[in-house]
Amino acid sequence: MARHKEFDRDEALQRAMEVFWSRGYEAASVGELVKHMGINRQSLYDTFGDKHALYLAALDRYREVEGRKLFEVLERPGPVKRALRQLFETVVEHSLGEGDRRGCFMGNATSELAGRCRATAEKACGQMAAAEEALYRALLRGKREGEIGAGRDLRAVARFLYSSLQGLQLMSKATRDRKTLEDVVRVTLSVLD
Amino acid sequence: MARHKEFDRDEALQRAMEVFWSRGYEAASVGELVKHMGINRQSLYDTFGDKHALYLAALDRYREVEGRKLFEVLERPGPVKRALRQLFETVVEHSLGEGDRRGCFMGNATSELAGRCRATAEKACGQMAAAEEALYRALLRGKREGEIGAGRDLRAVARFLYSSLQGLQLMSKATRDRKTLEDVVRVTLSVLD
DNA sequence: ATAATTCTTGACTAATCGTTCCAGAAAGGA
DNA sequence: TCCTTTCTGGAACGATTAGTCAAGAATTAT
Repeated sequence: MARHKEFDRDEALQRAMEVFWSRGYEAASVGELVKHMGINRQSLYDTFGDKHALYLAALDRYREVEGRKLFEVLERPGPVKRALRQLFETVVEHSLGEGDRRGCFMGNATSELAGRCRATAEKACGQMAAAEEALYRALLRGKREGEIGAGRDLRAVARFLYSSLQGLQLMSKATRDRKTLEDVVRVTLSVLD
Repeated sequence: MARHKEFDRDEALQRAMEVFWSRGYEAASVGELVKHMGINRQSLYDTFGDKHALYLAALDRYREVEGRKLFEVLERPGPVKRALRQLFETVVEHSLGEGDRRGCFMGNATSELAGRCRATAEKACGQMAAAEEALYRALLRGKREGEIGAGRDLRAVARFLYSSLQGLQLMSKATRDRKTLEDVVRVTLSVLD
């Protein structure tokens, strides 16, 4: 009956995510998106609706792909404190790398749009809850294995860690001073002792 | 010889700051700025140059006025820990207020522009250094007065506190759940014990 | 082959963007 | 009063924006 799609939807979405990630919502033009996605302008509108819907889809993809990638270190066996240190150091190393400092896409979206776009705020809340949960599970395991003291409010600590991760990524957009970022990480992780 | 300016430059700049603060750089149009500033379009260009220069001037004003306002609690006599708690709780209360959640203007600027605008990154660095210094002075006083243990790297703690403040303000853009924000504050301040 | 469907292409809206220009009103000093 | 300067308002600039339309090429199933 009909012709098939000639491009891979997920791949195009991934490319769109990269544009939104490094440019933000407002500054990313549809022309730019079309170019980087490697698809036709019309295909973009046919497949994703409009710019805003594409942005929300990109946020979903970020959470599913990049979020999972970042937090999976917490699922691996071994000391939880070490895993958390690795998580934070991954962020630092990535920030100090040669690429452009685009921070956390979800954090950027929160900063730019969450205050005036309900859908974005909900995505940000969802990501926050998922990350909090991943951190909480890791902390629970640490408690169970005697690595973390029993008297702690682990829910609060998980929320704190997510907030710190966001603060760190924001700071890494302003400075490339390794010492500064490592100071932040060191003190942050000291709450686990 | 000539006519006087009929508007107050600082007042107009304050208004411009408010627009940029709640809308961001890209989403704030010159028309919107003109309207809220209460001055003529031409006067805006005559007085501030262009939109980007106005934005940078607004960042300067934010640091001088709002930054000073927020951190002055640290200069007041009394226990340093209590002052720090007040600082963080001010942020939480402000976030939970009825107004729109615009977060920290400097944080927003960092997130939106620091990655691709050198001038913005420098302003963000400057603000960061100033805040770090204010926090560091407070911590030093706490140490001198025996409130804070002697073995701590206070420079690192000051950096950590600024990062946490930014993380907190970002989270407050996504959620209005008081418990979540207070969890973050409580754990953050626990590093001082 | 034929018909149905989709992809591709580029031109095309209508609106908005930041910015500039211009003419007239207002206000100060001489 | 007269000259100079600035403020004001609106019109206009060219560029860019998000989004649409239409026509032809390509690919499928019948």
